[in-house]
Amino acid sequence: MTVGTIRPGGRTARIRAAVLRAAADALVEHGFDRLDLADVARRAEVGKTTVYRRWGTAAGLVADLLEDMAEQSSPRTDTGSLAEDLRANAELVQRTLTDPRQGALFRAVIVAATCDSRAAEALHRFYAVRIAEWAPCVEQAVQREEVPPGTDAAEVIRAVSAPLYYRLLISGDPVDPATAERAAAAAVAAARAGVYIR
Amino acid sequence: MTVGTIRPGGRTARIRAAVLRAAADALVEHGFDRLDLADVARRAEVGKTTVYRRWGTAAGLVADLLEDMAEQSSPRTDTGSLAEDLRANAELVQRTLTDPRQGALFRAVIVAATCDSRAAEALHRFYAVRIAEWAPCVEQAVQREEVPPGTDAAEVIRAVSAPLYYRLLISGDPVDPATAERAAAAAVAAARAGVYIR
DNA sequence: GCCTTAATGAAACTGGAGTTCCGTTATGAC
DNA sequence: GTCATAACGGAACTCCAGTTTCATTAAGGC
Repeated sequence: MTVGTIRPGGRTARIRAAVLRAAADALVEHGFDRLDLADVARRAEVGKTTVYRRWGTAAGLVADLLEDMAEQSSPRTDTGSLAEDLRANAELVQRTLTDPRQGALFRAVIVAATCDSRAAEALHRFYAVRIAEWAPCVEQAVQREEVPPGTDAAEVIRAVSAPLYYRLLISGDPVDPATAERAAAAAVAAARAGVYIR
Repeated sequence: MTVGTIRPGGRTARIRAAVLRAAADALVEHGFDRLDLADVARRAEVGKTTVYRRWGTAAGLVADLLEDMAEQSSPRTDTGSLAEDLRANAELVQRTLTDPRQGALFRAVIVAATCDSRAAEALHRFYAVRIAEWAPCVEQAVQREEVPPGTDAAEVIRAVSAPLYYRLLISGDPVDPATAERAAAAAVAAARAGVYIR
């Protein structure tokens, strides 16, 4: 139990990095439902016993991958205009979701999160970090009086992403740049109207 | 191949109904990733060979279940006010997603859709039907000049649901009535601002 | 009501995901 | 450098989801 915590040095860390990279590759190629831990072990050039012992299940492996992903932060923009900032955010999300590798990876981890509570918690932490990273855009817009005081910054950021994920996972409509632009514009319009006041 | 098309009468239809009901029950209890076709067969009091022969895989079974679900339509409201209609729609979706049975079922079929292309097509058809069912609310609002001419009705309906599904699947935040109300209000504000003009 | 055969179902079979066992490697405290 | 043991890895094993086989049931055309 809790393998890799007493001697986390050299080999253990190297194996974790190799396995997480291999897991991401496998998720991109086959998706979460066809994730084979023996295949991941082969790709990482590691014994499959090691993968089963340290991560237990496919969902456990994805949960760890998500914690690793949460640590790599991507910086937000700061254009001085809420509409421009949210548009940049929407375009970033749009490009991520339509990128062959990133898009497939995100779909896979979202599936994992709906199947396993630890993966779900890791996914929620991941998005909490991303949302918190972009929230200052809205807070600054409040101070510039672009949107009403008391506007829930996190809720505005969520509102930008929501239509893109809805198309990706639910309706199957294309996640194109026009959709991103509309999502950002809608969030700005609603925020200005005071919809997101706490 | 294509079993049940030459003699679709009595027994074949009865078995389909029993298996789909059993599949829904199993999906609610265990989720898509732990859906066992032998278990479904047992619940439906049907041979597991039959389930494997007619539906092949768990995803194929879900695809058929979704086609069955798409046929059962739920009527929209018509209050004479876009804000009220969209609010009713948001509350309907909110109640559906938080209902123990319906919520679990929807999560399961969404997962299935991200794992299998036939299930994905069935899910997209299902939502296309639901969205088309509610689009007249927006079209009538256009005629009442509540929102600008050329407003994309389907896109407004999608905008209402998107934040609810985003919370359910991505951020993990609660899908509560307040969120539903905000989602409807945001869609109205954005539509009035002309964001959804084609 | 009769007959052809579509469709079902019980039982035996198979393959591979996940586990167990135990010898080997290399971490990190001294 | 030395040593105790944390962590790894190959091989054999287990178990069950999914397949195959073939006898039984009943749909639907006449």
